[in-house]
Amino acid sequence: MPSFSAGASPQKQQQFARWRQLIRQQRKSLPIASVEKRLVEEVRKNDTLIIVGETGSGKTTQLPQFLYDGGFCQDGKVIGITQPRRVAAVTVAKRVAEECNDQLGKKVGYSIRFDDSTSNATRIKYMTDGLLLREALWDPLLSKYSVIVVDEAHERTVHTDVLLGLLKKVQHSRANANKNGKTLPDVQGHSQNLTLKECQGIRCAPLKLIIMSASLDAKCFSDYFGCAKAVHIQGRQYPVDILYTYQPESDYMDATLVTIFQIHLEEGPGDILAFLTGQEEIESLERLIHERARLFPPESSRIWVTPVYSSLPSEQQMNAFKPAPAGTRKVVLATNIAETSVTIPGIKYVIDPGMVKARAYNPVTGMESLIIIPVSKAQVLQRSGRAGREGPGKCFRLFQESEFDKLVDSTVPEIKRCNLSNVVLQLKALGIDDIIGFDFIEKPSRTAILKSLEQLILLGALTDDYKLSDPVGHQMARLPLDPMYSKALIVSSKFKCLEEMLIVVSMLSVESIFFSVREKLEEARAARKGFESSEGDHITLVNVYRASAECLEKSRNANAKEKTMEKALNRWCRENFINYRSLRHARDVHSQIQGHAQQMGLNLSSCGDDMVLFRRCLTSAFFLNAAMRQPDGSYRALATGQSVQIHPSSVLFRTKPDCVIFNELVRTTQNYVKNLTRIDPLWLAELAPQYYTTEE
DNA sequence: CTCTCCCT
Repeated sequence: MPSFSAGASPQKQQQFARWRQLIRQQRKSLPIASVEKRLVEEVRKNDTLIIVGETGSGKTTQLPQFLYDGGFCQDGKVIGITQPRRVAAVTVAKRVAEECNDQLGKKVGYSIRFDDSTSNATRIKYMTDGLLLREALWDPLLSKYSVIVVDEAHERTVHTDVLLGLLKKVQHSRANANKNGKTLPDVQGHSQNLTLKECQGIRCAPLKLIIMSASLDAKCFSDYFGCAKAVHIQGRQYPVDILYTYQPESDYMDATLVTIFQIHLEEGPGDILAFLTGQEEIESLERLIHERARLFPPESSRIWVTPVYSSLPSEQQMNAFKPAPAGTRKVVLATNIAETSVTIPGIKYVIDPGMVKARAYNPVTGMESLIIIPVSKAQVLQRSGRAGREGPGKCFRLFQESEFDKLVDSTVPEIKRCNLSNVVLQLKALGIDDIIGFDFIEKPSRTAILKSLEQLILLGALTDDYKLSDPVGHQMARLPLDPMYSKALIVSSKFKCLEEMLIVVSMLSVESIFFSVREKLEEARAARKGFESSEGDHITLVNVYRASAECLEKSRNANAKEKTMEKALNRWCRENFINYRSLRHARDVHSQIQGHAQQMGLNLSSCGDDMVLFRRCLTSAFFLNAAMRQPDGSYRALATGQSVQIHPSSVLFRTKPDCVIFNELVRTTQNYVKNLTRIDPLWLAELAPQYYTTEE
């Protein structure tokens, strides 16, 4: 936002007035603007309201302002709006602050992990749904909020689903409290050590809930909230022509390749966005496009391929956002990151092969897998919508129209496809004891819940009668980590190697630290050699982290400014084939977790060069994930008896030690274990006698 | 001989 001093020149003042005028016009032209009065009225009348609004309706930016103007922030109460993604929370908050002609962090602010722009004056607060869940641990009644808006609820992330269940409960607690009229003078002051259950009966204004969804099916939300009223707001999208194939396509990669060139040769100008399932498909299609493009005469118009997937370093992702040079058509090859997380400008043509790589979870074995499956109808609509953001577009679906009807309506909610240990631990910490009876919008399987309860008992977070243990369970619930990593920190304090373990769990908590594309595989491998430890991946990660810290230290000693230091780190990462974004993230996690560890009074000491001690500590923390080598060179996971292989990304891939502990067991092309350290099998019975006996 | 996507 441009800022102007009191003595701004008349010309600047005029510019500013024009800018304000433009913002007012834009706001007034949004589809939602015409129903402001009605919306505020509905919120006043109904405790829970479902708003179905298509993209471009303006609901995310406008509704909170309507509610603010409608008096929902009296008595210093806050309107909270949750988003599934960090970028959304930040960009929307910035936009709304601009529309309010106010500095970000005053009336309008955002709060996401590692980045909080709110102040006491903040009344409209955008945040991630995961962060609001964390806030509930400290303030179970969410007492500072008068309204909570859950945006993008149709995406049905785990966080959204758990939040909906929690909000429903909070709403009841606050309503009942008012009826009973029991009063505590200072709710916030008292609630810190209370659980949701204990908060019942404490006076607090009723909580207004608004669920916003882009899916046409509002019924499931309405049913869940006791036949809550649903209203529909029109969106603003350009028309998109949908084309299907006449025949089934057996090879969607080949079909995508053919379609790209068909568009390139026969259609007017405009960029192409093709949805593929993963890095490997994207890399190989990029090669195929270049090969085929070489067959065209040099004077024909060119193709510029830009890949986009999550683990691609940001600088390379940015290519997709740059305009193509004159006479060139940009072809963006993306994973489902381009469905929701990033909006690429200039797209007129979308190619949708109708497949996606998705996570699946088998609660019986506890095994996660990545499988390629057909997309849902909702995903197909979302993808084609990407062609109509800036003008009319075309979407080429690489399947027959009859196949569309066979697709499932919407993607299976994530809560039914993942390990629930963290969810269960959070709910327990909120005082919700009966997890199986908890009113989820969609219940995870009983087996999945039992499996996570069992795991939490083995980790010592729950007692044998399923109560949160004291202090370990409480400590674990407050740490923003996978429960097994939280346990590892607590254990390491006793082993006197918390310093090393802080690094390990930070590095394990982020996306892959190492980055390589197929063409530079050998270079990347050579770079990693310098960090490798023959003990395994954990100590290798510690080496990477310490080397990066050394690089920062060096530029700090040269009196470099913050920005220069980051630049040096970025360069160091490029030279060493380290993903800068992941490392940056790991450093943020590290400093946050270190703070928690200190608050918990954990003993911050280092094991120095005693790697045996550290490996014993890793064994003690990750004993549930141990595997023994079999005569045929494969491994057997001891907890489940599954046959697994060492993932090729591990430094132990060639070494094949007798016995390892690992952090991840994933099925892709095979059953793989990732992030390993070699251990002595005798340590298992010694350090985890509750789980292993010494018979063997 | 390999890693959809988010989040505390």
